[in-house]
Amino acid sequence: MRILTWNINSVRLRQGLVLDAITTLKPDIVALQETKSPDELFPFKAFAEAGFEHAHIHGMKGYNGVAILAREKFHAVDKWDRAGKSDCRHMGVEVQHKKFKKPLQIHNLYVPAGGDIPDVEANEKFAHKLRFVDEMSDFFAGKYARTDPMIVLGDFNIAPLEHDVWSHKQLLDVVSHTPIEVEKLKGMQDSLGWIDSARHFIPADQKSYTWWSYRNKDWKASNRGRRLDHIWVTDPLKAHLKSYETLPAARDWIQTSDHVPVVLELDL
DNA sequence: ATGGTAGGTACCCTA
Repeated sequence: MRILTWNINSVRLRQGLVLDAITTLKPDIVALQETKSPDELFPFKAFAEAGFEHAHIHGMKGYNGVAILAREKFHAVDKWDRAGKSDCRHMGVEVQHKKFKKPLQIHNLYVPAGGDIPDVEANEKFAHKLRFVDEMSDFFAGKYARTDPMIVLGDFNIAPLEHDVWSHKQLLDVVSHTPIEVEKLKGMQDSLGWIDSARHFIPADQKSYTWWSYRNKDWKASNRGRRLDHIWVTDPLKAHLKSYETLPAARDWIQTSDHVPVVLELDL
């Protein structure tokens, strides 16, 4: 089973690039963030024609939005409001698999970016981001057990480890890598003992990124990346982890996203 | 220290 996550920053503008990523990476399940499309305008027909006939979509006009597409039928569990807003940032589905008694839970998250100022007093968007992550910790701990087969993935907008950013020292005060965010994300990780699949395969002392800003003249030359996108799994899936890959080549595609596709393969 | 780019929408917001 191959599962892809990609913040595509407008699904209507970049539906062709999503199809290209599908062709290259051959996923069975696709999770998208920042679709920026109301549900009635979501281009699900294009995906159905590419073999992704099953969809759970949760979008709004202009901002945010998440979606899960799959080749096989699944059960759409829910879409949740988070941190006091109805802004389309969290959905869950479940997939039946013969290896597990309980269905495999897949949660797709688009954590708020949090604005520019890393101060909860001065910046309500930063406070909202921290509340959102805290709420996710409570949600997972309250609703599920560590023995449940689960995946949580998406754009978490936090790069937790030193080598998840191009310069740990220079980014300590930059929203996405501040100690308070890293601590909150650690809390979410502890909620169910989530395993960070990227770091299962890539040693912690090795740089690994999923995002490069649009504001760099030459993203590849400067290589000021951050690892903002994640795929975490619970313990029952640990023995089934097969490979992890990103597609940095997609960062050079014409009119592309500032995030790149991330794929986890499970031996399922 | 600053400003750089992108998308959606409606003349500004968010990232």
